[in-house]
Amino acid sequence: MTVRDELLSAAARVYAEAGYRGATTRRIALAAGVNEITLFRHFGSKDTLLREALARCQDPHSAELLPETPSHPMAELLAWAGSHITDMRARQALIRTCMGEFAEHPGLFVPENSGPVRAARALTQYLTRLRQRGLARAEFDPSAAAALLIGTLFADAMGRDIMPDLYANQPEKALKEYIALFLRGIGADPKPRGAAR
Amino acid sequence: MTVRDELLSAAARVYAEAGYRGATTRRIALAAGVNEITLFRHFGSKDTLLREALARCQDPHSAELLPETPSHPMAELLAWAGSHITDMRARQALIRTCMGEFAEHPGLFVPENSGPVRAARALTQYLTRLRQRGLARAEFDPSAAAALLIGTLFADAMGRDIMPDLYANQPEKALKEYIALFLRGIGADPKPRGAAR
DNA sequence: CGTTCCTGTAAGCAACTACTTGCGCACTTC
DNA sequence: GAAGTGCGCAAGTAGTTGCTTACAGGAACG
Repeated sequence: MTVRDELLSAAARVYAEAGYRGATTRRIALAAGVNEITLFRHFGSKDTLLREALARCQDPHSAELLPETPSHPMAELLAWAGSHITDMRARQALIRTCMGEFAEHPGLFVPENSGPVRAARALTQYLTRLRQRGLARAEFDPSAAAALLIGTLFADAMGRDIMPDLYANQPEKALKEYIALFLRGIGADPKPRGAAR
Repeated sequence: MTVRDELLSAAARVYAEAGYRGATTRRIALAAGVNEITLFRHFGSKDTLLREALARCQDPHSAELLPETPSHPMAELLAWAGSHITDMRARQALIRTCMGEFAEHPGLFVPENSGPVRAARALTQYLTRLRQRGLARAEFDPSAAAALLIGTLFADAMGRDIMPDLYANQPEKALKEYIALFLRGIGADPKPRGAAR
């Protein structure tokens, strides 16, 4: 790993746990194991470094994909939502900090490409197909339903450790409950009668 | 309003939009319209002031209450969730900042008394009664269902302005959709057949 | 009138911030 | 062997931070 990459990853790490003001150039340089002057030689300013570091954090998403054509909603949604919520939990600190500082530093975080927004797009599409294929009620609004499920997963991932009272169930059990309630809500019976084909 | 109250409210305001590090004593004093020295005379330190200011922000909750005995779930939940989400939107900046800085300053924010946790407790109770009275399916888990609905409302209140793509519907329409999906999910038919009594 | 309480003003403290300049050392490339 | 490149080290800039000390004015109350 080059010094440059070391600095970028350290910047993201320190920013996630200390915020913009707390991510001082000294602290970032220390975390990267390089001299503070080297930081300025590579990026010129703290702002440039953080901008680049956070931009790099947004792309990689090895999350599970929803199938083009739905067939077993329960299994498909469980796997997808599970990988999605796991991903969010891993980025929890960064996401929380970005949210908290969005009003003050809007440019650092690009909501359009964020995990939740992309997930919601994929889910809306999936739900629309589900409806088209008659696997769900016709009356519900896919985008509102997507917002409901994504919001539930997001809040769980962000709030479970802070508010244990609110999240009494184990993570996996909670996820199953969410999906079951959700599928019932959109009129896709969680218990398939006989194998579809 | 006494100088002391002026300082407390200014502290909460400045903290909400600038965070702990950004809420400098000079800035708070300026916002309160008093001298910076007066701040120290009253509270001794920045930390004491912020702690007191944020503690005061947590109590007041004039939110609508859920009825002791459920009778019209759709109407009752709509009114309750509406007032709850409105309240959260009003405190959006403060909540976001608290969340973002919770890891760094845990003492400033007491999750047990926070709006969402109290709301979840009330909702869990309401749902349990709903089930007991046979107004909903017997198989769902009230606490998981409460986490689902609260999470949905929380994410909507926090994310709607940041991620307009995710929240395509108007706030009120979205809320109706959420509640309808939710009631279907727990097996409480959103369309009551004939007036209950 | 005198005392006490609350507030403002002036000045300053040490510590930390982002960022700069200048020098030297080790390595690679020609 | 010369030239460049990438990095660390020492020192220092001006500005901001939380917080302090010393002094003065004005209002309330005895």
